[in-house]
Amino acid sequence: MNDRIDEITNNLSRKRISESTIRRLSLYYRALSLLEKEGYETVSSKELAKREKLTPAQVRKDLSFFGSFGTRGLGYPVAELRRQLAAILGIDRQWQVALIGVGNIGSALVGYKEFVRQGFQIVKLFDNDQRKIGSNHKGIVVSDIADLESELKADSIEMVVIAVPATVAQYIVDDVVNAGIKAILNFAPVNLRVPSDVYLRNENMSMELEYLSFAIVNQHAQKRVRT
Amino acid sequence: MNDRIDEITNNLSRKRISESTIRRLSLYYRALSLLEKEGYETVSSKELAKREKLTPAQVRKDLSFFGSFGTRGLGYPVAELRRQLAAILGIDRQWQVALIGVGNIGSALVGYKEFVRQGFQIVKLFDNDQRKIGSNHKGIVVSDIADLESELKADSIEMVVIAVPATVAQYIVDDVVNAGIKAILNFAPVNLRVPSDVYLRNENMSMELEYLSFAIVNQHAQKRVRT
DNA sequence: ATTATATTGTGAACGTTTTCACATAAAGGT
DNA sequence: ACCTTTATGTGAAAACGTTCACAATATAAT
Repeated sequence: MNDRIDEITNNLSRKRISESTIRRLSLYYRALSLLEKEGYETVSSKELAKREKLTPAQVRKDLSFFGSFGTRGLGYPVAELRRQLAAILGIDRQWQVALIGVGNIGSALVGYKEFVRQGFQIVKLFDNDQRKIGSNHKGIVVSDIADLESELKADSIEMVVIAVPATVAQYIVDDVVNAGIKAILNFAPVNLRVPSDVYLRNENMSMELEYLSFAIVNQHAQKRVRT
Repeated sequence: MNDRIDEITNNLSRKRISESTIRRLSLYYRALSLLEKEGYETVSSKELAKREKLTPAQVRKDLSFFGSFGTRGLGYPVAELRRQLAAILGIDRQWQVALIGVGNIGSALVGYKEFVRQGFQIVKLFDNDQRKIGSNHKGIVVSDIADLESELKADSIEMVVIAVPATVAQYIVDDVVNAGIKAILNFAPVNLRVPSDVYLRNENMSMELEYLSFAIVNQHAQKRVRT
């Protein structure tokens, strides 16, 4: 019964999974959720690839890193593969997320349904602005950032989203790291230093517009890309 | 006097610039802006690499695709290189951007300062909600999405940001494409179809949280990555 | 002038990721 | 039972991206 789990563990510990593969896993997961809703029981690598603008070989290779989920001649079982991917991505559970910085971007993220849909629940808000502290955003009362460390620990938060101005982001991150958080998503347009056991991802929205701008200005230069 | 421009053009038309290189150009640009503010006249590939967590060789190779900007023994002229990169990225000008969908994410983006700082000005808002149409967001009156085509053309908009629900995103994109727009940044968590001459980038914020979740759940598996 | 030091620009080596191509195997039709 | 079709899983090849290593060249010190 635990063969699959062993297999996954084995594969994971032996092979190196690339960042691109993991990102595509998210895409597959999303596509499978949709396919399941549409009533499909199985799906081929060809169809999955088409929906996410990839190649069938890529899909098969990506999945093969984690096990053999398909049936030759038939394809992959939609519901089952979705479940498997959820487990692999670690989104077969709820994650308690704290959000720091209830400004422009911050407030938008509080109500971002896609987070909830994937199991990420923002359960705590922090800000340093006295006018915001104590106020209520979608049912969550904003805490004083001065209480960051104690409150993060008290609520056993595992992930933090940072949406503060670039100038103060490093100080905030240092506090977050001190509170023992190991996973941070940063929206501030600045490069943050974290110890090597802390996972940090940066979300830089204007970078994407810059890419578009480059593409327009240099029509000829780069390849069409699958975003 | 136009040697540099010719050189850039030549390099661009001959070589293939990878997506990663372009994304790093954005990082260099940001780092250079900061260095300039800090008063530096020159910067070495070593220092630039350190600031963006890359290798000096990477920095030099990336820049070398576009020309020879540095001086051996000295490094790169900060202000000059910043200007050059702005020109390469196409952000040495203002871009008129329209934003469709004044919901959660949409409203946040209207006031997102980093966009403005890089030359992207949101000058038009659209929504289909009667309660929102006509209302004012940061000085911009929300237009009816029914007038999309005519209004986009009238205001010579060149880029569009889509922040509508996933279920309607494809219809909106079709309209946007019909209006002649060639560059689209999509925040809806769905894969959109566009003709091959339209540049489309997707911003998927929960994908980043999923990556963090994967990283925590599979500590051992993937390499530390530079986000 | 000469030498030491710093640092670029780049071809070649290396490593990683993607794609190819095919053996394998399940399902369905005859 | 056999053949045809469909489609996976995966080594091997190809393509791509990164790093190495060093010649070239500028500056600074003596």
